[in-house]
Amino acid sequence: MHDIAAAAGVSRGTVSRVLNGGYVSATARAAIERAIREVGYVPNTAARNLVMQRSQAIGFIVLEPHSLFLEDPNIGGIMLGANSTLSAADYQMVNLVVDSERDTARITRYLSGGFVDGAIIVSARTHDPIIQVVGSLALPSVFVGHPRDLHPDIPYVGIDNLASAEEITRRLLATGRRRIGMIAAAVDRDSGADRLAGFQQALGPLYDETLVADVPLYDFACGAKGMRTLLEREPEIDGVFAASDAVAAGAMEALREAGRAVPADVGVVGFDDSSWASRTRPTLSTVHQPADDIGAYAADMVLRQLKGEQITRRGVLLPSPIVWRDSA
Amino acid sequence: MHDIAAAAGVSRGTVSRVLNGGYVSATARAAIERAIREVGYVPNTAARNLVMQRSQAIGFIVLEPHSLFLEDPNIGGIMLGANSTLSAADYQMVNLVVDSERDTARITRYLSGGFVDGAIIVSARTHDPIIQVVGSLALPSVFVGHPRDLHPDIPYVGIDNLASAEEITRRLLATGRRRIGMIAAAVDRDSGADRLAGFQQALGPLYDETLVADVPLYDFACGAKGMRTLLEREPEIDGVFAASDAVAAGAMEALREAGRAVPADVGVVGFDDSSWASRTRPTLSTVHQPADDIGAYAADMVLRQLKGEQITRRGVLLPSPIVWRDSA
DNA sequence: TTGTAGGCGTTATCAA
DNA sequence: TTGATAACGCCTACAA
Repeated sequence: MHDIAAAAGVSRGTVSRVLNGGYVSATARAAIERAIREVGYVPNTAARNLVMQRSQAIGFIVLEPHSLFLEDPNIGGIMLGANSTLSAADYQMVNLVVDSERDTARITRYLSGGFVDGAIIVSARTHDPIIQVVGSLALPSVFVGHPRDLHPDIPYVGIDNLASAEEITRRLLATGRRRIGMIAAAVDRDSGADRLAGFQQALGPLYDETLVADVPLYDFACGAKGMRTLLEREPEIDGVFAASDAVAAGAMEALREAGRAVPADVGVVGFDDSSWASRTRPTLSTVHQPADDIGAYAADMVLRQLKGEQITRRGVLLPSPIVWRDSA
Repeated sequence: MHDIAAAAGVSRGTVSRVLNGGYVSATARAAIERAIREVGYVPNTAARNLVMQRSQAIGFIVLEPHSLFLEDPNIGGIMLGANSTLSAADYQMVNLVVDSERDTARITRYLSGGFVDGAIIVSARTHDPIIQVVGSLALPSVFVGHPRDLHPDIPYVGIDNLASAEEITRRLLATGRRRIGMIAAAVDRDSGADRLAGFQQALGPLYDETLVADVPLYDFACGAKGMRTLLEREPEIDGVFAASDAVAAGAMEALREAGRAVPADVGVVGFDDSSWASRTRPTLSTVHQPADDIGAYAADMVLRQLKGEQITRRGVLLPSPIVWRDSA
C-alpha cells in the first residue's frame, strides 16, 4: 500500500479510505484507483484481520471420518444452502474436513486462531472434543444436528428424526403390514438413535426386537446386509423401515435377490429423500430432509450472533415432510 | 501474550520462544507453560501470519456451480487424498466452493489475501476467470484436470481421458459389438471432450455421428435420456460407452425399460469406477480413476513448490486402468 | 539465556 | 478532505 500511496502522491490513510469508503476527493480517488490498477495491488488480509479483529470467513466443519463426505447425501445440500446465505452476506465459507486425530488438533488451532469469525459444525457423533473447544472459545457457532452432550450455549438446527420416523412407520402400518422390521443404522449417533426410537414408538406393542437389524453405516451395502439378516430371522416380514434411502436401496436389492416383490410382498420406506429415492424401482417412499434450508438456517444463526443478536431458542427443528411414492 | 508474559514474570520474547522453539531455561519454560494453561491462551494467527508471511493453509477450490459437489463421485476422493497428504505435512486444507458470480469475486480476494499459501484447483471448465487470477498471483498451485487455456506455469495432474476412453471402447469392440454408440456428457469440458475423442479414435471408420448422444451433465437422468435418444435413432444398437458410471446407470435403466438385456442385447461400459459401478446389475465394466492418488499427488506438488522446488514437468497423468466386470 | 525494539500491512483517531 | 500516528499481536535480530 505504501507503494501505491507514493505513486498516487497521497498518504496511506487516503488509500485506505478509497478501499473502505470514506470522504475522499474525486481527483485523489482517480489517482489512487489508477495506481491500484497499474501495480495490481491487493490488500493483505492478514493485516486487515489483525487490526479489524475479524476475518469475514465462516468455518463449515464436518466432523466425520472419511465416509460422510462421500456417502451422506445431505451434507452437500446443507453446504450449498449455507454457502448461498453466507455468500449473500459477503462472508467466505471455509470448509474444513476432519479425517484424523491430527486434523482435530490442527482445526482447533485454526478455529481459535482468528481464521474464522464463526463456525457451522456438522456433527453426528457424541463426545467429540471439538464440541468442548468451540464451547470454551465463545466462537459464534451453530450445530447441525444435536449431539446429546452439546454445550448448552450453542444453538442447533436439525430435523425431528424421532417424530418423522414415527410418522412414516405409522404410515407403513396403515398400508396393512403386520410384521414390520427396521434396518437401524448408526445408532451411536443422535439421528440413528432417534430414528430407531421413533420406529419403536410407532409400533408400540407390535414392536419386536428381533425385527431390528443393526448396521454401522447409512449406506447401500449395509442396507443389503441388514435386509438379509431380517429375512433370515423372519421370512414372513412384510414391511421395512430403512434408516436412510441408501440403506433402503440396499434392502430392495436384497429383497430382489430373495425373490420378494416391492411393494407387493414387502413394503419399504426410507429416510432423507436423497437422489437414491427417485432412482430405485419402485421409487421410494421416504422422509424429506430440507438440506438446503437447514444449511441456510444454520448460516443465518451464525450471522445473527455475529451481529450481536442474542440467540434465545436453543434449537430449531425444521419440518421434514413425508414423500409418499411407490415402494409402500 | 502480554498477560501471560506478565504472569510468568518474563518478557514476550521469551514466551514467543517457548511457542516456536528456541533457547529458554527449564524454569522459565515451566512458568510460561503453566501460565498458558491457566489463561487458556492461544496465539493469534492473523498476527502470526502477518509477520511470518504465511498461513500454513492450502486452498482446495472447486470451480463448479452447485452440481459437481453433489454428483461427482471423484471429487470427494480427491479431496480426502489431498487432505491426508496436507495433514501429514501439518497444513490445513481449506475447502472453497464456487457457486455463483459473487463467490468468484470473494474467492479471488481470499486467494490473494494471504489466507492460503497455495491452492489446489479442481476445474472442469475452460475459460474460468480464476485461472487468470491464480496465474498472475504467482500463488503456488496445481490444477486437477487440465483446462485447455491453463496458464503455462501452473502444473496439473489428472488422467488420460482420451487414451482410456479409446482403450475401453476397443475392449467393447472386442466383445463382438458392431453398432456401438456413445452417451457423451459435458463435452464443453476437457474431460468430456477427450472421452468423446477417444471413442471416435477407437472406432475409426466404424464411427457414426448419429450414434453419439450429447448430454450436458455426468448424471443418471442424463444417461437415461441419452440412451432413449440412441435407441430411437438406432434400434439395432448393441454397445454403449457412457461418459461416466452415473450416465451408464441411467442408460441401463433406459435399456431395462426398453426391454433390452445387458449385456446379452447391449454391452455397456462406463467411466470413473465410482460406487455406481458396483451397484448396477449387472456390475459395470469401467475405467478406474485413482481419485485418492490424484488428490495426494496434487497436494504434493503444491507442497514441493512451497519448499522452493522447481516444477519441471508441466503435467502428470496418473494411470487409470480398466476394470472389467459384467455389463459387457 | 533473556530483554528490547523494530516491523509485518492495515484501519482508525485526531488534528490540521 | 487529508496526513500523521498509534494500535493490532506476533516474530526476530540484536544487544545485554
